[in-house]
Amino acid sequence: MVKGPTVYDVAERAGVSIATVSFAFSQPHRVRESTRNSVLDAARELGYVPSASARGLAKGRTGALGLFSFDYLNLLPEAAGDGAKSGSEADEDCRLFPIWVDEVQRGVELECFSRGYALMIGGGNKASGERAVTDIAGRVDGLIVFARTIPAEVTRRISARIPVVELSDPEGESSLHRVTIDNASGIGQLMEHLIGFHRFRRFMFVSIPNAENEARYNAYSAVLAAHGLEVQPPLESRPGASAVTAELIAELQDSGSLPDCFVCANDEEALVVLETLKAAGIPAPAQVAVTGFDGIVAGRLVRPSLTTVRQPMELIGRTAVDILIDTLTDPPATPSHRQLPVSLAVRESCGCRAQEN
Amino acid sequence: MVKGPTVYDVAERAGVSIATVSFAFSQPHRVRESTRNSVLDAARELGYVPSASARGLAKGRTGALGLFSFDYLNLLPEAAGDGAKSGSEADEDCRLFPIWVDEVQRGVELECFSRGYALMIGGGNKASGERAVTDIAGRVDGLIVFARTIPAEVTRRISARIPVVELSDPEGESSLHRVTIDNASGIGQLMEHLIGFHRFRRFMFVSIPNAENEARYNAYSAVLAAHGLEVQPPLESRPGASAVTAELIAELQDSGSLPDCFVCANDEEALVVLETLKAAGIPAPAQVAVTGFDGIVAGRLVRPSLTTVRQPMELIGRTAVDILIDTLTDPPATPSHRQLPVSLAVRESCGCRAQEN
DNA sequence: ATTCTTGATCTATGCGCATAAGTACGGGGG
DNA sequence: CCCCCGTACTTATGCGCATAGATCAAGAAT
Repeated sequence: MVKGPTVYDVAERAGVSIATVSFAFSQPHRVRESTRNSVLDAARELGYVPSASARGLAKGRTGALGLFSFDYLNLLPEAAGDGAKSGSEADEDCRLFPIWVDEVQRGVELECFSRGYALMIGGGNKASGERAVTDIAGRVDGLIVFARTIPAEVTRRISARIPVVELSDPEGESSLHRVTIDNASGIGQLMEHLIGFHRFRRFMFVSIPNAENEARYNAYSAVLAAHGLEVQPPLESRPGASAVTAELIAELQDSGSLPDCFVCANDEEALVVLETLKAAGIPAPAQVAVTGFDGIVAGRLVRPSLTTVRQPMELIGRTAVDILIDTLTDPPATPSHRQLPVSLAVRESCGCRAQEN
Repeated sequence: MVKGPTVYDVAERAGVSIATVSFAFSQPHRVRESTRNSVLDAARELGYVPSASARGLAKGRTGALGLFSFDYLNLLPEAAGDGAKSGSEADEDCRLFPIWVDEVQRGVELECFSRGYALMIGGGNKASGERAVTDIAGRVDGLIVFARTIPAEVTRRISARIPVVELSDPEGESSLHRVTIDNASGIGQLMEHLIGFHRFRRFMFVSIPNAENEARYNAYSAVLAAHGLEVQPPLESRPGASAVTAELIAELQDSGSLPDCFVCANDEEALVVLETLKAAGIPAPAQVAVTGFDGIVAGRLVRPSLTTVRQPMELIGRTAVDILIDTLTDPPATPSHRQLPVSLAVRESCGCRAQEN
């Protein structure tokens, strides 16, 4: 706390110049072994800890990558979902299961560490505004952001300075690097199972509107059209407002127009639908099947377990880091876009017996 | 990527000096509004992103806190545990449930963000050595480390430069700030329940040896002694080697000396014991009860659900951050040590019916 | 009218490190 | 014996920002 020792102190103690101290650490081969040892000894004795700020300033690189997460506090209410909390222990406000963001973050962490980069994590919310983002951006050599969490104008500005990877937005800003998943293929596999194996004919898509979900809806529509099946507009649920979903489903039931299967744009919505159906006394999957998309952990623990399309979440994080490091090493002419494959996870909620888990 | 604009560029464009640019951002009141606006406009037009390295160097503070986690890769095999993976989906190597470290980290993240600090996360393993730690240490204003993950000599050195909080080591280096939990009270509550309510008499403590577990064992011994019950040396399980535990338990069974209850030093061990008992055909808790310590998520999802002592994990993380920020604001004369309370979570594995979950 | 005050801005400097360019030295080849 | 060259260091400089202290203008006070 009392102002740590610097290269100057170490140099003086070792009886060499600061350049030699610097070399001793960063380019050992340029210093005779005896000299290097005396420098390292001096450093140890003094408790020298190099300043990353100074190093970053001098080198123009920080050696750290950044991940900008939106403030959990704001996401919690919707993210935790009904199924993720257990009643009496809900007081400890931890997430029972990792959600999408957590698993991706984990991939980012693992890849950063194994590649020798530090990871700077920033959080923000609507209030903290873009300050929070640029703050992180100013600290790192490359930044990973989740789609739709910060204004395009801001990411564009940042990407003029450091490489930015946007995660999972099929229609993202084209100046950014992107990691996306193959929504079309995932929906294709899923629908193939539902139509081909289960012989479902009447479907209802459930989603809140955003680019990702829209891509899924479009793929869904295309498959239905190809099979000559009727395409209805999506049932628009609202995040955190399961009551709305409940009402919509009640209407469907009253009018006798329940589908064979609810195809939900993501697992969280699917869990809400399952919950709602249970509450309404509609047996799932016996009367109505339900599917999700993402592959969050909660989906495999709920009963009936959720048939879904699984994203390689950890890989998404790892890939983002890989793109950044590649870019830093050897800047590509054009932003990279890596689309990762997804896989169908057939579980119970489509009407199949549990095959796994 | 092409070398971002600096204060000099902004100053030139706005027709002011760099000092004014700096003031416009950091001390708005010192700059006339019209000037400030023209500076901010210029900054926006140029896509100016302040360099945290330069700022950190100039101010002597980085505005970031650090958390040093050991490389997950090395912890995974033991940490994930048998119960945390589901067979056929084990290929995706994510953690099904957050473990202790995750929940603490989450607390650290939340507190950092809400207090306006960025969080630098570092990872390392035995191989990367102390370089990884000092690397992080050089980047931040304060550091949080998990007990027993890095050599005391290193933390001591670092703590000469920035405040360091060590998490949960009852016998930690006294020059460091510490956040610990009340092991004695937790064990006390637990044993009170087991002895007073369940009337168990013959106990067996299960643990791998470390300071934390020893503190728990000591508390356990004290309670038994106070009740005039026999105290046996702990059953030493080995991390990751559930076969060893199985063997030890088999021996106990053969010799007819199974206890009324296995008191495990932590939840992970308790899960292994439960698993082992199940495999051996010994009904738990009917014949032998089992308890854990920590309160990890997996413990409440397993059947029988695990009776345990719950640590306030998120709070531990938050408290560590709080200590650091306090210390930075107003350095205390002596390292702070905050001991947090724990609470008994009575579930099924002690023989009680499910009261919750 | 002159001096003091206050606010707004600028000039100059240093933070701690990396590194280009320079210096000193010693040995081998001519 | 001199020159060249490689090795092992050192000197000098700049990275981008914050900030103390200087400057300057425009009232306010005398």
